[in-house]
Amino acid sequence: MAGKTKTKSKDSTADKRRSKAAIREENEALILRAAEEIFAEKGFGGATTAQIAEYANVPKANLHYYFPKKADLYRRVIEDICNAWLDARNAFDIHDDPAAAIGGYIRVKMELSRSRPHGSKIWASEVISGAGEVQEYIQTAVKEWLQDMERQFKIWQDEGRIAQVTPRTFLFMVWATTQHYADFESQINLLNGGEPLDSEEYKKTTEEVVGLMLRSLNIK
Amino acid sequence: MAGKTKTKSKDSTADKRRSKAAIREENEALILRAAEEIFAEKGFGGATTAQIAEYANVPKANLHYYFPKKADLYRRVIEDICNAWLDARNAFDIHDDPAAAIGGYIRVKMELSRSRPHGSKIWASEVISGAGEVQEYIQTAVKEWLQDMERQFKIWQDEGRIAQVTPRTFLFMVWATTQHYADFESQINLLNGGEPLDSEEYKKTTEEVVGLMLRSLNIK
DNA sequence: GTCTATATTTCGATAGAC
DNA sequence: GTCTATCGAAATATAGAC
Repeated sequence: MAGKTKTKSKDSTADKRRSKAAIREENEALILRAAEEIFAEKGFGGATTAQIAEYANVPKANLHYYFPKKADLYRRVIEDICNAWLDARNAFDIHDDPAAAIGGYIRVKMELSRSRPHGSKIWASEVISGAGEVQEYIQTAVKEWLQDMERQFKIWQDEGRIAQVTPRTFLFMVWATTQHYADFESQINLLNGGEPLDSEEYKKTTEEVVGLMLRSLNIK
Repeated sequence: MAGKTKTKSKDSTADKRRSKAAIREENEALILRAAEEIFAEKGFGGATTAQIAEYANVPKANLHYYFPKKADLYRRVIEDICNAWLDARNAFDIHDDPAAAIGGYIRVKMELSRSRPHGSKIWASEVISGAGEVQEYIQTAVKEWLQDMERQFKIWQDEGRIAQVTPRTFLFMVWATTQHYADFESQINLLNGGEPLDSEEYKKTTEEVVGLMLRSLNIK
């Protein structure tokens, strides 16, 4: 817990005393994790630094010591999310077979919605609010990835392996559907009698989504 | 513009002087329209009454005269949105043919995303934030509609007219995809070179979405 | 680095003249 | 019903002792 360690500088036992850099890294991580959750739930405007500090078990003043401005903290959270998403991208390039490539990508996206729902929610909030902070990322990384995908789809279409649809329309459907399981979590739970899907149900749902998507492209 | 009309009570020309009730209705509508847009962009916490008042061309004090609490205003906006969504529901019950029924519903949802994107965005923000204000609506109206749909899907499935998939998984896909075109408008525009889809492109996209969805159920 | 106390700003809400 | 001026609460941010 940040602020509880009173390590005097005289205590020179090397492995007991953490360097300032290590302390900083540790506390920043603590705050970032809390911030991701609070920002996801309340949005940038709705979240307060006091809430985030409390959730992270850090005095409010310390939060401002590490992240002077609330907006700084928010940007760092966004940055981390973008980095996590860059990984999911790569789940595509491995296979030449459309069923394996597309199915694999959908499974990765579904897994990401399960493991990092907060990231997806913050992304959605950002885009709903006009995409101010993620604009550049969309115009570069996302756009390039989309164009790569469109080229690959064109090849598959020319080979007659998938249906003739605007790739973008299909990919938007994939994004929308997979992220729905993160962003609309609370709605899904309410419709499921208040209970979240257990991992068995989620796995089954994932395979159904894959099945629907592949069939929509006439694969198999 | 509210507040600019200085109609003296002496001016008794009946058709020139609007009744207080009419004035109220008019100004409430003005404020509600502005509120829907600002809340959609900023969320409840991020929006300020000052912004809404300015956007509605109404002094801030007047906004609080019509809607004493910010939360009152928000609830009224949510209420209006729910009412609009209740209409879309009914686009299903008309046809016995699954292609016509489902296709028609998707077209209505896509049209709603086009005509009332703010409503969809506010709904999404609410659900992302834990669905506090829409919880009851989800548990009653939405749930009942979903269950009706599941019964209808079961019939079609028993008749062998659509694929054997959990109807809920399919319907979530429909919601996610159609609402994506409202909620992720700014992302879609950025990926489209900064330009929104024109009505021709949107119409084409709608038909592609319908095609993908129906094919995913093995219809046609 | 930590943390109490406080400064500063912003925002929701109201008083009171017209 | 309208609107200027303002209050009071809440939130961001900092000062300064430890």
